[in-house]
Amino acid sequence: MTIRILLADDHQVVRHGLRTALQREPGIEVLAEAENGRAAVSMVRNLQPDVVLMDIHMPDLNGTEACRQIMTEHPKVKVIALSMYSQKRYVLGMLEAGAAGFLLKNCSFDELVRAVRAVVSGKSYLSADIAGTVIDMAINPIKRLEEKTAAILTPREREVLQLIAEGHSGKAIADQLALSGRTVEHHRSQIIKKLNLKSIPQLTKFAIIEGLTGLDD
Amino acid sequence: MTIRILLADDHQVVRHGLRTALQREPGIEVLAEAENGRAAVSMVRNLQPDVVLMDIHMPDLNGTEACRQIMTEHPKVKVIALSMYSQKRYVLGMLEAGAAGFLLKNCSFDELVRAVRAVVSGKSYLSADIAGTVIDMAINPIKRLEEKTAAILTPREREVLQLIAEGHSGKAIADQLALSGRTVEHHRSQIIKKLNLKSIPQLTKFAIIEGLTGLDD
DNA sequence: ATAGAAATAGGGGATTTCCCCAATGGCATC
DNA sequence: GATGCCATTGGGGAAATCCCCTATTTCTAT
Repeated sequence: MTIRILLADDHQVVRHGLRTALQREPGIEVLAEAENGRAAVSMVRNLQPDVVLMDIHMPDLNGTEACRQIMTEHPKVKVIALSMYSQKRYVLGMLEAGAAGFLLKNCSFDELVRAVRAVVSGKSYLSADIAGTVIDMAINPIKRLEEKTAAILTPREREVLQLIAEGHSGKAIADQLALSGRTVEHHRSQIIKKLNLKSIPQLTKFAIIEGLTGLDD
Repeated sequence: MTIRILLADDHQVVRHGLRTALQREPGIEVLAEAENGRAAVSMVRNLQPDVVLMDIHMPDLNGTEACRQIMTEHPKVKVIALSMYSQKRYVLGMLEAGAAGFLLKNCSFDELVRAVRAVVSGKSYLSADIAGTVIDMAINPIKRLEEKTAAILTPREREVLQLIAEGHSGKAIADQLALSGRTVEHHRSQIIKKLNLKSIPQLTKFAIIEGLTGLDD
């Protein structure tokens, strides 16, 4: 039975390379590629892959939020996070969002394949470097709580927060999410109220700290 | 005559993917992979590749420095920068270091191959997105120098920029600097125009990169 | 079953920001 | 010393955002 994979990464050459390499593996098929989280969510709906290889840093809708949405709609789909960083908040966010695996991008290709086969057979898979972080968090649940203090926002709010911090206007966000401008405004003010912020620059910094957006345009 | 390539990128899966994909191209051979700039420099010495595909962000010795050293020792080797970011300072740094090409990681694989063949035949190759930046710098050689230190802004503008990025409203800035609100607004729009930004979040990120403000409030 | 939270959307009015244009004063080059 | 560049200071009007409300639906938890 072939394992059907969806690739989600914002870098075309990375996707192409992964696809080429994965397709040489027996029993693995790459169904499609998504260049952001939103595309990934809708592709999962249409294609019903077995596994999603999900980069965390993506424009529009990041990997964590995308994972959360996918797991809500399709609990059987296995998401493997593929990140450059092993920071606690990324790992924690992804695992809470329901990811079955977490790999660093500097893992070997063999390890990636192992991870894919592991999650398909119902197991979880963590990069060795990640395992330590996870154990650490399991041992110190106090830190875990603190980590979450920053996560009082609802999924929708975080989604809007990311778009704001990426520089999109209220109108553009409304169009993209198919909402009325009013709703977007409401989310914006909720975010600012909840986080006790006073300006868009502060909101932007928060989003950067939370890894919802980067310093690059 | 086969084109002999060295891959330099700190992410193993990315290297593996690129290698697999490139090796399917006729006339292209991947000699080796380097996981940081220092390894790349020594591998160039030993293997004498025709082309180095060089990521900019690498531990130990970054792509720009590695490129500089390679060009000093082996002027005939062609280096193609492969970066996630199109920020002016990266582009400028790489081109000054002697890179023959600059690609963004979200370029297509076809474009990557085109770039490889172009530099081998003595031409330069720039991603479309990069070309604009380079032309811009070529046209304004005055700005070019200042761009490196990011000092195209007047002192007053930098002052205002910092205050904006710290989250102060136009009115608050006007009060603090004893100006009319209009003047502050004008400075803001000048800043945004000069830096070719499109939003306050982007302006905030620029200020952070420039060290004008921190991520902590 | 009911209470609460999340997501959706709107009204109205104050405030802020955006974009084109104008006046002053300094400082250099010619 | 005239010319011109440009930093700094402003204005007016259009657009967007912010802030005070209310309201419906859905989902979850008690």
